[in-house]
Amino acid sequence: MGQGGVTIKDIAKVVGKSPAAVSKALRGHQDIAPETRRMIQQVAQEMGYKANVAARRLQKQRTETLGLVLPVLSARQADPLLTELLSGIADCATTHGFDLLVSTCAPGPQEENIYRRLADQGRVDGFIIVQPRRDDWRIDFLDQQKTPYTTIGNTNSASTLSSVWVDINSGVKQIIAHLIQQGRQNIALILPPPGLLLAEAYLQAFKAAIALHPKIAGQLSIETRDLSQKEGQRATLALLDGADMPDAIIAGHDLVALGAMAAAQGQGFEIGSDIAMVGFGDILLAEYSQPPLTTLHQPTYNMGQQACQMLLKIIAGQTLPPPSIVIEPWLVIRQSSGLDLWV
Amino acid sequence: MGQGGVTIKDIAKVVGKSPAAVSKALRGHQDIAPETRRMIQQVAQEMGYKANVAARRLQKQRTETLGLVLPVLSARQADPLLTELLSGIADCATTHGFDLLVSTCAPGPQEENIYRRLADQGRVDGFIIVQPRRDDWRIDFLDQQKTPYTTIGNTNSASTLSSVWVDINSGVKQIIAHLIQQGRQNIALILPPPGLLLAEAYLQAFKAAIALHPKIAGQLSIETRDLSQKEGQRATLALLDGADMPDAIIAGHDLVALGAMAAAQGQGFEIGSDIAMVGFGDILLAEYSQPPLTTLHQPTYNMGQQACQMLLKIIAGQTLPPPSIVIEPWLVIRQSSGLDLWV
DNA sequence: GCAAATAACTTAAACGTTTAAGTTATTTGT
DNA sequence: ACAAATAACTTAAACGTTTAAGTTATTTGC
Repeated sequence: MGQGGVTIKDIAKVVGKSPAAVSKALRGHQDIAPETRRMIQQVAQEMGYKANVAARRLQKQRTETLGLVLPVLSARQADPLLTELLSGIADCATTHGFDLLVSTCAPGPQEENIYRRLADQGRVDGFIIVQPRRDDWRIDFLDQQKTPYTTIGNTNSASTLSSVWVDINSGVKQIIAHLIQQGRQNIALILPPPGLLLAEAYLQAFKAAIALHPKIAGQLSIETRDLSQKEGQRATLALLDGADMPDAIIAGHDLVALGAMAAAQGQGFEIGSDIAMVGFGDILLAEYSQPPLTTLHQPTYNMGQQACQMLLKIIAGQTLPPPSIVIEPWLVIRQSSGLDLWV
Repeated sequence: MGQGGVTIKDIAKVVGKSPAAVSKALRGHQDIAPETRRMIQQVAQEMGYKANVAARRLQKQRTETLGLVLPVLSARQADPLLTELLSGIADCATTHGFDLLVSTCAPGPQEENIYRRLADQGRVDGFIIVQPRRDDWRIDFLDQQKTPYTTIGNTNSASTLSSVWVDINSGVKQIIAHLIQQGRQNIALILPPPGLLLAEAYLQAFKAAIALHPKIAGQLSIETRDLSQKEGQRATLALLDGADMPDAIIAGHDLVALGAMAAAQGQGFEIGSDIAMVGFGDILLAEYSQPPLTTLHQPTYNMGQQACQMLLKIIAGQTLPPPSIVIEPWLVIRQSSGLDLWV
């Protein structure tokens, strides 16, 4: 606390005007003579005036604060993509004078308390929802409370006013085209947990892309319980165990892919030659894995910014943003899918 | 917002008491008859009353909000330890009814605006400072503003009321003992950036630990510019290039160690036999690297919680917490330091 | 039986802004 | 020259709590 901060009244006394005049001058109202305004602003500056946000919020019935509840499964399981999103959102919020309230919570009943606390008690003006889920109660809840929100990731809810999501269809098409070009014949898919809508998008995109290439096998798919290396390992061991072993594996997340690589390597397979591996997200680690991971790049930081901007527009209630922004991902080809064979 | 929320006045009208009585009843003041209190609480519940936090904050001159500015160098460069800390802090804050305001900013002049904004304008009651630095202006600033704070990581400032930090001395001693036991003779150190106090602690601990073993060489040390894989790579290439090549490398962060492993492997060295590698932090990825990384484990989540608790105590102004909590790290031995040679 | 203490409230001010609705004094239009 | 318009303010209420300082009515102490 600035401790016993300077208030508008103090300034009013000093300049010999009413508090209302000071308030207006400080926010550049045209109701105040230019010279008066300048004078007041200067005095405020000299006195070290800082607006009390609690008072402003009470009066304006606006918090200028956004809420972000990060879906972390366990504290140690850190998703670099979420961190990058957080950066994008936080920076955008700061730029626009908004604060960002962050909580972490595993998906589940606990979550509801957090959302209620933030929404009901007027702690935030709106939310950014990440990793939209099938039958997402968060969306129903916020709809019902009439609390603005934006989602990062596609939703199937008609009520969602705005969202930012990557074109999974296009991405998977790029992956499949690349793998086929590398001579891969039997492509397997490690899906995100079925609770995430991303899983649906992935599976559909995969089926559609495979259907275009009749000679390619693509029946194998397996779900994970979360987006972790451990699950990537588990899924991969299951895939490699089967009768018709895939010669390429697409994972729904880079961390899953890293786990998958570790598992395959543990079984004595050479990644890139024996089996190709492709991830999703292009986290920084993908570049430093052994071998470096081929993956679908998404401009995560940017997506966070865009989602934040859309939410701010909804809150401001001015022009409604476009209902959704679709991001085109691009494939970053590295050794895990056999780049060195061609260089 | 709950939109046109129920206020204390509304409840007062319904129950036929004064707003003051309702306020007291809701917070369990003993100034109110037990039956009245119960009745008021029930009515409040039925009417769906939610306290307006802006009003409460204005009145109490307290925000019940903590500030955390994450030092991210670039958005893509995500430190899993910071994420884990965030979880610990956020969960602790939520448990105690506090909100957590998060910003991200690269260390530098920009940072000051953020701190000023949060502290001056009364957006937060206190801060958690991570990665304390040499001549840390953040600490000077908060001291001067009389804003409470807690640091995670040791500081050399006498004014710091409380901090949580790991005993680097003990940790490095454990590492050195282990490496010597593995027959390592020439141990090199990759230091965190010199701006971080952690770097000093590391270097001192290293010198002290090496001094105990006269036959062991430990003159090599090199600084990084940040805690990234890339810098680990760069530093390692420099170390391997020299005349007396080390047979063990200790890195100041697991990410740095992962980069170091990649670099050494790229030069054709076998990690664990040709050269031992040890990291710091025990991020989840350390377990999944090839080979798995020996590293110093610190209870990061817990440290976040403890720091948060201390800060809350300082803010509450009750009993002052102990000036600092020292955490004992422990060595997790994996293949990167040659575990398999002994199994 | 009467003063003093207590229980259970109420009143009113305060926290620091913002803003709708006045109030002057000056300028403009004719 | 006089009404109407405008510029530059001021007043006062409001946002929703909390709390110090009253105010009763009842209980306690002696």
